[in-house]
Amino acid sequence: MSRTIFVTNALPYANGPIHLGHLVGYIQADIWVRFQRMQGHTVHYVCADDAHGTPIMLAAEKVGVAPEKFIASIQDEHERDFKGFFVEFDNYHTTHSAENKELAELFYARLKQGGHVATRQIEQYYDPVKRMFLPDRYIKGECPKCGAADQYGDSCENCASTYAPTDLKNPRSVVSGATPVLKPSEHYFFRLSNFADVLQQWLGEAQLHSSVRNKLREWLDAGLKDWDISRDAPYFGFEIPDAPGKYFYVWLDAPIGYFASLLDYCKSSDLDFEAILAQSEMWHFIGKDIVNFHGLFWPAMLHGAGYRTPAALSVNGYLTVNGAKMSKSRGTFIRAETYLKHLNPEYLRYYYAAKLADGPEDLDLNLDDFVARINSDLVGKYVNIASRCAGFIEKQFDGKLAGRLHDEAIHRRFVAAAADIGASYGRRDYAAALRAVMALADEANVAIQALAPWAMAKDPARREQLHLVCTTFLNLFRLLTVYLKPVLPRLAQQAEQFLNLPAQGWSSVHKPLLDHAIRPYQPLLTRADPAAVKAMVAESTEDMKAAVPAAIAAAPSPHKSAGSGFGRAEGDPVGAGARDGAGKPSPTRGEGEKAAAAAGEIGIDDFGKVELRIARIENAEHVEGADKLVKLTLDLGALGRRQVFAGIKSAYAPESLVGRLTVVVANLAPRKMRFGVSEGMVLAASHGDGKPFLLAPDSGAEPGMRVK
RNA sequence: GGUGAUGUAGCUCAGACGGUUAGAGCGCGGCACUCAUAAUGCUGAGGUCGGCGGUUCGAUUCCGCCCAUCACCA
Repeated sequence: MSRTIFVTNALPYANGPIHLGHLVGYIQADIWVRFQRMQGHTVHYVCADDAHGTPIMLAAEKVGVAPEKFIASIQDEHERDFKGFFVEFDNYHTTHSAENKELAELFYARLKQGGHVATRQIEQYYDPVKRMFLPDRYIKGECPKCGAADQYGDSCENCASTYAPTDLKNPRSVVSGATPVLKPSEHYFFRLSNFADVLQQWLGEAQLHSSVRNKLREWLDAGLKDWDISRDAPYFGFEIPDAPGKYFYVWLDAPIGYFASLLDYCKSSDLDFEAILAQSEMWHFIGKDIVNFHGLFWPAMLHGAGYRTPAALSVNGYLTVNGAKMSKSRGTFIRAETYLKHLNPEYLRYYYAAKLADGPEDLDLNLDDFVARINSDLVGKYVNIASRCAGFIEKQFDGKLAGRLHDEAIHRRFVAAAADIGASYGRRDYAAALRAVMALADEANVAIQALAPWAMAKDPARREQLHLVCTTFLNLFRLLTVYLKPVLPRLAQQAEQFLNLPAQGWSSVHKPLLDHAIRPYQPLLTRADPAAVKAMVAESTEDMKAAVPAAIAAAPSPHKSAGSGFGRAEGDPVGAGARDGAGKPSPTRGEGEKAAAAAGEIGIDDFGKVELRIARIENAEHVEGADKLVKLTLDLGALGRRQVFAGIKSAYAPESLVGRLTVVVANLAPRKMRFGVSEGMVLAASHGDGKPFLLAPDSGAEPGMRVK
């Protein structure tokens, strides 16, 4: 039975660039959408920028542009980045749109009419200088429990206690530095408790991971409080009808943005908006940080406004890189844009998919494992099957497949696997799906090995058999291509081209390709290069350095870096600062430094950019064909091993170098040389044209130590 | 602080409703092969299943406590 599914991804907050953490959820949803379409289902897949709220208002102001202009440029970047990773929405919109305004007002009107909106006077901190009310995280002070300085208004990073901003000692405004004063204001509240029964029922019906359901139930059982949905001017958002100076809180109109994007899409595609909402299953792909909004507020709002509630929430965890939170100083806070400069987007899609199951667990991007996995699974196993057989078909059989298979049973088994693999994709257990696909790829390679087509090729009597065997394995390759297609859309398309096939669907697999002309084989995928990964990390690290001055100026630093989708609303004023520095030329330097630069001197900061480390020469060998070079394998302690080419052959025999300590420039960009990649530079003294003298530290120094 | 999740070979992960020798891929050692983008195959080594207690004939699997990591507390 054909389904109609309305799929959304969490809306990225329009105050900063897309990074690899965001991409977990987008790639996850995109794979699911592609899979469902391959099954013949109808999917409407939309997203939008989340463009409202205090952080955006202030960020735009800081850059000196109107917020409308600010969010437009960010949206362009977001759309570009998603396309770069083949995340293909049917529509990408913004919450700051006519459609969203119309829908937000409609929701509000219906909720109000239903008696679900209340007003109440509350007292809040107000910045008397900036003349605005302050969200919790724009107030800092000393923690009321442990006394730690410089803590946000909602919780303490030192003792992890939570409190109200009014509990802070010596509070000050992050915006102006002024001491905030308490000021009353009338706020609008959504009476969430009216929906306790609705939510209980929804919890029982919706498709949710058990841990998500438990969490929601826990919140529900604890009792529902009214939700504050208004903010006072100045605020970048939609003004509440008949309430001058009052605006919808960003989190009210953000999920409505799903509808707005769909509406915008329907207008341009001649689709019936209300019909889709009434008939389709609604699936939200979100990060685990926003479960509360999608599992409590949003279903209640939907019900109160007369719409169907979501059929499912698919919740993903955070991304860690090399086992730790993404870190700018370690170069693991990697933007989508930076990644794309160095690596193939399908590598990342595959790696994420290989580690994604349906639960909200964190996913670790281990960069060494990443390279190994891609090269082994995709290049060594999958693509290799085509590569091993294509040459024979092309050269000996004029590019035409045989009229039958040498072994129909193996083909049947590969076809039969479609059911299980499909079921795994369907329940978003991509890790299981890809394990199954790779087990088949292994099986194919074993079978090729056993049959040894290269031996057949040498025996004219076995020519016919060679033809059948290669035909069989190219058919198996084609099946695997279909199974990998949701994850690797471009690679699959290239494989379809090679096999001379139209776009394959899930049901394409049943009939084998026989008496079929294929095209000449061209390498479908190249190996992931560890040097490219290093270069990407290096560039991400540099980004951070450039960003530091602006980030400091912008006050609060990122608190949650690896979340996916939606901003922290009133949360971190993140992004703005980092973005300024990273995306644009470095700020002008101080006068003193300029003068020094003119005299050929450098400041301590400039010297600090050079990362000198102690290295132990583990191995040294002659380089075939090089006059001056010696190839060194260096041990940098905790920093691992490096391969470095050093021009010291004239003074040192390789074997005399093994075991000694020296000094290496550890953060020199990797450089490709004729003989391989050099990942650093060892230091030596010389008169330019004379023999070099390698530097050595005093005894006691250990590999990895910083030199400064 | 409370709650929850996670912790299985060097790495990334499966799995076990408690029960014979705990699995895979990668990495590493050996061997084979040479069709393939040095890609493949066979084989070997490698784990007291985070720690301590308890229940049980028997626990890595259940219970309690502890440790570590991560998250949530709207």
